[in-house]
Amino acid sequence: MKTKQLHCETCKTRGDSLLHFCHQNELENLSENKTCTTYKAGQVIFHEGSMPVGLFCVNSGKIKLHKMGSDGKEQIIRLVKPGDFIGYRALMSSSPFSASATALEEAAICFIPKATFFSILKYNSALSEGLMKLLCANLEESERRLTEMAYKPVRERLAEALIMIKNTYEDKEFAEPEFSFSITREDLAGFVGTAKETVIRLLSDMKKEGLIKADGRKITILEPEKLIHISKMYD
Amino acid sequence: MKTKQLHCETCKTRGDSLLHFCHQNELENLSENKTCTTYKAGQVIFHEGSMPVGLFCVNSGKIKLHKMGSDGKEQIIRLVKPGDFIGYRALMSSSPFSASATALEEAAICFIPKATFFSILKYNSALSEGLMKLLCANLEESERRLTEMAYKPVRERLAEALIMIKNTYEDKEFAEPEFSFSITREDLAGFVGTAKETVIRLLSDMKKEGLIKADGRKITILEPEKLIHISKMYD
DNA sequence: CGAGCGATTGAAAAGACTCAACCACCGTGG
DNA sequence: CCACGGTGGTTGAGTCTTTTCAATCGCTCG
Repeated sequence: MKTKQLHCETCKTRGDSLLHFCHQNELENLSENKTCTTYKAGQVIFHEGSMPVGLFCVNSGKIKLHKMGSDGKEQIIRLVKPGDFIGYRALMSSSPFSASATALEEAAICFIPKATFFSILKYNSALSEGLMKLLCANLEESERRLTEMAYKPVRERLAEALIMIKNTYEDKEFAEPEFSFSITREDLAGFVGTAKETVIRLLSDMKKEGLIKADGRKITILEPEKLIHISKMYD
Repeated sequence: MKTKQLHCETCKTRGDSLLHFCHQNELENLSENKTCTTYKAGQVIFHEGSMPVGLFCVNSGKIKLHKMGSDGKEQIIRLVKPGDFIGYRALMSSSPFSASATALEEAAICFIPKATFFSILKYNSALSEGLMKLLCANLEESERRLTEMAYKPVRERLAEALIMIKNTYEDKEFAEPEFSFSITREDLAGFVGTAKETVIRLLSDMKKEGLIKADGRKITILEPEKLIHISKMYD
């Protein structure tokens, strides 16, 4: 759904995003040419396999990037938060989206047409460098997860997933003593790369061990340090 | 071991590599500043965790990029062939190597110091764009493999690995009717993300089915189409 | 109220891993 | 020349993790 126009110049997520490499006039250019849309939970922003005609900047809401495995099971590639861009991989390589993007909750997202973005990128080498670094960071993380997927048991991957969710979505400025979030068991399984029943069983173990609280969809992380230890993240 | 200086201007792998974006004077600059080294099979080109001081261009030989899992098992991230660059991810993001590079057979590799490379990159936007696209392609592949690692059984992943090796190393100009290559069962297992015994058993199944020939280290692909079908690569 | 979705649990089965033993090959040094 | 050690390959047995299937439950929404 088309929504009221948001302004990059005053967007509070800009500090975290690629756009902090942009100058005032570039931001104005963006604001004039972009379109802002709100998506409801479950709505698809773009589909795996279709061609990009621009890229997206998330103003608010949580998004999942996910791929379909050949057996119909879904793998969540990355979780996305306000300030993040999505769709740049496909745009930069002029290839189809290799994953779909779906809103996990109501989200406001700005669409920047290809031409507008490239016209800025052409003269802004800091932005280009930032984009390159972003791709590098994505690649490093993806290769790390690839390795872990191969050798870590599900319990370790689940612990890591919980920590990754905390790192992604926790409010750094007003950090609560305990971090909570909502996610379906199915999505969590898709993120970890396992079956939803397995997630349920392992979560209930972790609950018994006092590592987390789980109340329906809402999961609270009680012992982040222990989860990090279980995940063997820094071995 | 330091070896005789190779010349980028006349390097036959250049057409396939990032360096086809470079002009004559840039190539001369590279040739003057790079150092060429030969590595024996098993020798390490760089180590996971150390800092890059430049990047590498493979002149000849096969290389593996591999990461250590937390339980000590090795995951092969990518197989590298002549003309390919390695080490650019770490260099571009000024972060430690996230994987090691090891020669699978005798290899000649040129080292380009950071300063030389960046001095060229700064004024060559085509090279910069090529590098960005390369990162995009790496990312897409890594995310695809991540998804497959999560859901595909080992037999499918093994079939896919064999096809990927063929696609990487087969000589396109003088393609033999049957493609053969040498790799240890251990490395193959590291590529697929499984135990070496499992690879052995599945290879011997595939041999019985007439999909491949296997004579010690040497594997010959007899039925690439059937392997592609087994791998469910294009589902 | 009934449909539907998500969560939960149990039981059975399958896939893959580990462990252990053994073999084959190769190069070395006595 | 041959015994030796090392590396890589092979095989079998047992085990364990994880998946799959099936049934049940609770909740929300039309």
